[in-house]
Amino acid sequence: MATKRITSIDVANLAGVSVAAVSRAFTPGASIAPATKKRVLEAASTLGYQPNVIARSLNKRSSQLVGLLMSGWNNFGYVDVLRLLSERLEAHGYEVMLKSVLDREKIGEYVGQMLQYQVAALVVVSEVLPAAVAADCTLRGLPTVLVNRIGRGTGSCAVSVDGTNLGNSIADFLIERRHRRIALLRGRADIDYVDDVMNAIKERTATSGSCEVIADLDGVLGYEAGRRCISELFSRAETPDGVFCSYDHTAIGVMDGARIDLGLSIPEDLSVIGNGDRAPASWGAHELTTVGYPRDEVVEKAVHILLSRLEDPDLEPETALLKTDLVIRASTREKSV
Amino acid sequence: MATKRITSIDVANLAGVSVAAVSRAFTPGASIAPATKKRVLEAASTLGYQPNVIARSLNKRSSQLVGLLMSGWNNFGYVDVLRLLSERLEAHGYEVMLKSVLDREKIGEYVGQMLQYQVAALVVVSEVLPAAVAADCTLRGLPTVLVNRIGRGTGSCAVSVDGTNLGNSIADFLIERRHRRIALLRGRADIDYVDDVMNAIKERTATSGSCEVIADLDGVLGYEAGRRCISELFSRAETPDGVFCSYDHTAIGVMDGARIDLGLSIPEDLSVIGNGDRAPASWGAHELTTVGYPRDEVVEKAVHILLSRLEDPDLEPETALLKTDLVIRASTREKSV
DNA sequence: CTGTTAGCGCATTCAC
DNA sequence: GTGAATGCGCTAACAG
Repeated sequence: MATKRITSIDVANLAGVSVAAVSRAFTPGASIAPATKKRVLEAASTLGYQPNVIARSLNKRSSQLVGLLMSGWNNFGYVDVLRLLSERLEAHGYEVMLKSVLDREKIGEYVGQMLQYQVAALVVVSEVLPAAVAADCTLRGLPTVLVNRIGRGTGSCAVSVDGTNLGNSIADFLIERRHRRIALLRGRADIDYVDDVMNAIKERTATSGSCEVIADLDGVLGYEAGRRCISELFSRAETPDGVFCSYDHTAIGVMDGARIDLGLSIPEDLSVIGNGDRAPASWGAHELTTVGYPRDEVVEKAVHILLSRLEDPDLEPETALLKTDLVIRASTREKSV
Repeated sequence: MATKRITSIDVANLAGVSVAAVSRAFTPGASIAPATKKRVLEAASTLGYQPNVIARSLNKRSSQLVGLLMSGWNNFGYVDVLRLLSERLEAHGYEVMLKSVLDREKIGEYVGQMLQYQVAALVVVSEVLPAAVAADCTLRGLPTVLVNRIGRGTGSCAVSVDGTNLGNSIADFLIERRHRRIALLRGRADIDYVDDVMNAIKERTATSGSCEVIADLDGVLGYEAGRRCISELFSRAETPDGVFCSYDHTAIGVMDGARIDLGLSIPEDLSVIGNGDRAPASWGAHELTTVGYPRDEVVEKAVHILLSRLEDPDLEPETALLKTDLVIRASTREKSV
């Protein structure tokens, strides 16, 4: 037999007050005498009472739930983002409702389901909201923030990395170290900030006079793909002396392919740059030069954007592009000798 | 101005029926004429109506939320478990409410907060519920399943790996390949199934006559720790010829430490076995022999346990210990020559 | 500062 | 098979 659930009525009876008083005792900043508040709280704790958040949400027409739509689980260190996001949100008194994106076409449905739970806000990791869905969210006054995507033109708030700035840094780095033929390897072609990176590299090298991008391949994601790809690149007439990969694991595959399969020396014959600064990048076997991902700032910024819009729903959409730093290790040539 | 929210009343009016009919139209298996159901559904879709799950939860006194308490984010591939768990649960019509364990002492609080949301069930990843909390859950008839922990004596359901079986396999494998002095490296000392593994290795080697465990260290977790640790071990009088690490990254650190810092050959001088079969284990630079983690079966089993208890709350607690397989690569000696 | 009243949106009795 | 009434547990608006 399930123990009878205790409600505010029970607490009110025990404390000898009205249910409203109980409610007030649990509402921060409500006008209630310290004495009665104390009495209510004591009664509550002896009964083991906890307010029913569902009932509260019903008449407040809003919950303390934040919907978190997660994609790109395997890529990158986005799980860190997920963890940090959940931790920060909880610290601010919100709970997270997690949904995985299984089918990109169904993002509208996913959002709809979260809406049924009266979520107070929405975080979308590694995915862009379709324009119609984004518009619906703004209409409902639902604060929304994209993480790791920019979502240009959808009107969503976004937190991502400054791809153009990053691309310029990488290009300068490679040019300065006398590279001449660069290959660009990425997983998918349609990720906005990666586009920015790659375009910046292309433009900056093109104007250098000494260096150019000789290949820009997509569909290359992960160790195996990287390892296969570098062999393919070296079977062409024109071979690269520098490779930038959109993901560390790809870069490590490139390194192993170059060394093990092609017998090349890194960085003498080929410089390799990764992205993400995942754990293996720092390990002794590869010492990969890569791009750090500012997890903490990304999350901090995303949470900040959300909270400020929760307070003032009329704020304009905001896109924050964070700076990243190159972590220079041994997989790239020295500056000069 | 926020658009007026549409409720079952609006739909009822448009369809020319009562709110009860609307409710029935959205309740699977309710007694409603197909014709009226169709009319209601049409009205609902023209209005863009979706039932308010919060209101439903209130009078059903239960939501479709499953609380997911997550720990051990960084270790292992438990994020895969998280992803799969969320995907499977969603497939069965449940939503997941995610909470991170920041402070192990506060697990009771975390559970309490989830309870406020009337969660229908609880999943706890990489953590054990304190006995009092576990008892409270059974009292409330809240199905609970531990993942990656056994939680002996707490009465919770659990899905984990069969540590004793695994330990025996590892011991047999090492003995068969003529290892004599084994070192055991793990992160924390208090994880039940890792205890089982280590104990089994100790016992089995002890009775072999040819092989023994010469070190069992805890606090060794991750690449750096593993790399440091192997040097320390080789500064002792008695050095190991085989190492088992509770985590792949530790094992890779051991390999790099042995090769780079100590100039040893693997597997000639030292065999290394990891655990988890994380991506880097299969890469060319290490080719680590390791233990696969049956993510899919773990999740499948956990979800099954949950769903069956959601149907019949009176089922007895169940513990499922899954078998794991050794993935043999090049970091361990050949059988014989 | 406090109690009373009236819903939040829905699912469930019960009559019909 | 359907509609009218009732209440889930709580907060908000109102008097006092």
